[in-house]
Amino acid sequence: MAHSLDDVIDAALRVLDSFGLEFCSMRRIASELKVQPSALYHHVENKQTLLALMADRIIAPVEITNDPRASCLALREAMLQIRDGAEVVATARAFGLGASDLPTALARSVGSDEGAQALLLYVLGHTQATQTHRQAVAAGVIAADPTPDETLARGVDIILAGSAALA
Amino acid sequence: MAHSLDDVIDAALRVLDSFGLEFCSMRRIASELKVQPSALYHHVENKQTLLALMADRIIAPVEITNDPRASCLALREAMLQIRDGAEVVATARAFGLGASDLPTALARSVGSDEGAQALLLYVLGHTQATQTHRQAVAAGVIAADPTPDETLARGVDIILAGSAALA
DNA sequence: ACCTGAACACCGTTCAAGT
DNA sequence: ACCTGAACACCGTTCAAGT
Repeated sequence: MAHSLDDVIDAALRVLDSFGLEFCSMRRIASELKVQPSALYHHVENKQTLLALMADRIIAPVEITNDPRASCLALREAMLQIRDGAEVVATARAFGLGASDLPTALARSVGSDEGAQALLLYVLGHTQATQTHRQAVAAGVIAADPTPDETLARGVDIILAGSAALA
Repeated sequence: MAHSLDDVIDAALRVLDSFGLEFCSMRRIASELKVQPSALYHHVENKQTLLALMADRIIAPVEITNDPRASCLALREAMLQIRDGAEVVATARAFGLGASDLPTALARSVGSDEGAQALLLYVLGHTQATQTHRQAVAAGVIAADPTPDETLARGVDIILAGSAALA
C-alpha cells in the first residue's frame, strides 16, 4: 500500500529512536518502510526538510503558556522522549527551519527577545548535554552522575531573573 | 616532506574556511595536503578528534579574564574568524571533546555553574545564528538585516544580571 | 500518485605493504 | 615515522521508467 508523508516522518522517528541521529540515513528510513531510497523523494525534498519535519513533530506536544518556566520544562520533556531529540531540534533551528513560532511565543511571555533566545538556547543545549551524557552512561563509557540533571530549572530561573531585572 | 599533526589541523581549517563544515571531509583535507586519505589516520584517530582539535585551535586566542562580558565577546570574535567556526566549537563541545577548560574558567568569573553554562550556550548559539544568517545573505537567499547583530551583549548582560541576583 | 532500478559522485575507515 | 593502494561498507540525490 502507498505511503504518505506522515508515514515517512513516523518511520524516520522510529529509526532515530532505535539507532540515533548518526545512523538515521535516508536509506535506513527507506528500508524501514520497505521501499527504495529514491521513493522518499516523492514525499520530501531532501534530508534537511525531513529533519525539520521531525523536529516539529518532536516539539508538537509542548504548549507555550504564560509561564515560561513551565514551557521550558515541557520543551525539555518532549525532547527527552526520543533519542537525540534535542540535537535534531537544535540543528533544525540552527538552519532556520521548523519550530519558528516557538521562540516568538516564548518572547511574548518573557518580555525581551534576547531573554527568550537565551532561554531557548539554554534549554536546547542543556538537554542535548543530558542526552549525550545518558548515552555515554548507557554505553558504559562513563559512570552515572551522582547529582541528577535538574540543574535546568536553576539556569532558567537565572535567565528569567535577568530578563526581569533589565526589562 | 613528511607532515605533522599541526599540518593536518592547518589544512583542515583551510578546507573549513573555504568550503564550510558540510564539505570538510577527510578526503578533501587529504587532497589539500596532496596525500592519500588513509595517511590522515597516522596523525589522528578519527574525524571527531580532528574536529575537537580544530575547535581548540579556533578558540585558542580567547582569554578568559575576570570580566565575563569581555570574555564572551572575545569568544564570539574568535569563532567569527573562520567559516562555521561556532558550529565546529558547538559540536565538539556537545560531544564532550575539547574546550573543556573554557566553561570552568567562565564559571569562576561568573559565580554559578549554571550561569556559566547558560552564558556559554548563549554565545555559541547566538554566534552560530550569526554565521548561518551571514551565509544566507552571502548566498542571496535572504536580504541583509537592517539591525546589526550586536544583540549578543544584551543577552550576556541579562544572564549576568540573573546570575548576580540569584547568587 | 507512488514507486523501482540503476546510476553518479561522494563518504569514513582499515589494512597490508612500501620507504 | 609516514605514506600508498586498494578495498569495504556505506552515503544523498537524480532520473528514466514502470503501475
